[in-house]
Amino acid sequence: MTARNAALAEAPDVRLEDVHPCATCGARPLGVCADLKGHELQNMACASETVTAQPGQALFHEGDPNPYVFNVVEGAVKLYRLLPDGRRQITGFLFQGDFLGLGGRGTSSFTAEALTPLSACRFRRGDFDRLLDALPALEHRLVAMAGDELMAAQEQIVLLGRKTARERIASFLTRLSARQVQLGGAEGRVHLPMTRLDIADYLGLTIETVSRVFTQFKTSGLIRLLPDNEVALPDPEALKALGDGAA
Amino acid sequence: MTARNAALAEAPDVRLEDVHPCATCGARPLGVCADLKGHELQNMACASETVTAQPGQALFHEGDPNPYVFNVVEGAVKLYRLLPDGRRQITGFLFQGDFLGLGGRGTSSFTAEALTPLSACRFRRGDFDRLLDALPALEHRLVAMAGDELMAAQEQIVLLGRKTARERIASFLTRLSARQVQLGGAEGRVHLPMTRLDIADYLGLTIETVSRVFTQFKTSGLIRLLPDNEVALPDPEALKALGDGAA
DNA sequence: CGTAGGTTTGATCCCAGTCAATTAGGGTGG
DNA sequence: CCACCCTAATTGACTGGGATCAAACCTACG
Repeated sequence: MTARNAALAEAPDVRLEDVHPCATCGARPLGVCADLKGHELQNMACASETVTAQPGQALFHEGDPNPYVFNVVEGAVKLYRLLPDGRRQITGFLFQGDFLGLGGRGTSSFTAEALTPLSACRFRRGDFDRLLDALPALEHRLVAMAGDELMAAQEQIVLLGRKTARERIASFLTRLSARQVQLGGAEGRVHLPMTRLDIADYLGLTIETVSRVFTQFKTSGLIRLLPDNEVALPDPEALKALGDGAA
Repeated sequence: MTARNAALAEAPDVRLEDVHPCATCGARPLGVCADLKGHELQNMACASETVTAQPGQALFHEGDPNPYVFNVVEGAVKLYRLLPDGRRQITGFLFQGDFLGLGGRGTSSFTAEALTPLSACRFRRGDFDRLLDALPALEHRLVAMAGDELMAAQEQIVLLGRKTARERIASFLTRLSARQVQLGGAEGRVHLPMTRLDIADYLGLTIETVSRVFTQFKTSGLIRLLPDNEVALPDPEALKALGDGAA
């Protein structure tokens, strides 16, 4: 805010994009909007609104009509599907910069629920489609992000189809750590914004198994459990090797 | 060739797209090129070449440099990753119209291997990127297809994370049947172009479990095994309900 | 404090995996 | 046409990793 006022005072010919919320958005270099020029960003911002949610609150539910797409600005989200008898599979965790809304144009096939206090950029699908038409750079970026998501989904399919409980948790910690490093976190340390149950439902395990493997890893010195849901990773290479199935 | 010559003879003002191989391509209404106009299709065809492969032959291997993207014209492909100790996970089966090459621009993260005699349309990545730039309809279609793939991947994640062996196989047969109906196959009947081992490695099971469940289903009248790897589905609704986890 | 989630630990069970043997199917050559 | 072979598929006996059931233990918050 101070910077904004200073800019206005010092430069009467200030461009609008300099004072737009996008200018200070921490998610911009990571989001769909990463490659947009100033005036393109403005087009896009006009079609967007900021939404927030508290932990446990859903952005939308499985089966709901699905008129929006989102880009996560701050916080974390879990996506999950339920089977009729209550079994739950978390299909992904989203963090700063992640896009939500590819596919499933009719009704939503999963629930999106905030893990932490959340802030996200929301667009009506129709508006977003018009943006894609008008801004080739946006669509290019979306294709690239879709490719990355597809790769991540394949990785998860391998994990769920063929890895042991220990390998799954090692992979999980390695990937989460890498993601947090990318977002500016410290190396050799991970924060877990989700519960053991969330981890279990993401990795196709039970909460008891997750807990037991954490204990094993702690005992063997692969991890240390710190307060505040922090985990220290004293030997990231060993953890990665284990997660990759290198016996 | 005969048709082509006839067309040339009868219509001196024939448009080039009428004689192009795309004109008779069975995969066109399903592929990335589905929404292209005649002259756009020509642009695209210029950058493409047709490749073929025999069953068991790989289009590329996991770890290889990955300079091409493909669109399946005819036949079936399996995609798989190997863990260091030989465990295999098939991450997908591709059929007529399916696109191959989103994501993984550097080295390929999986092997793509023909299940049947295969014909595919191949583009250099650089050429394809230029096409995406020049043909917005192509990129739109690619985004839509990427969304569909992502939904399918999520479905598979739920299957692998939370479904029983019986549910996995019921889902598999239901999905494969739906796909074959879409490609013009008969309802209530599925052709299995892959082996039991392929099915097992796709569903995160063993070959023995797959075989046992097939036997169970056969005994309970849910399926009938016919010659030539055909399976009759006398009660598709029951099979679908089982696959959806409706106990 | 007291209560309620969330987590850890223990005892036991079971679904699918492993190991092993048999059968069916598809192609080849005599 | 059939005997042979090789691979794929089936079936059986047994095992085991992770699930289930149950209880104790934190830890945050009123």
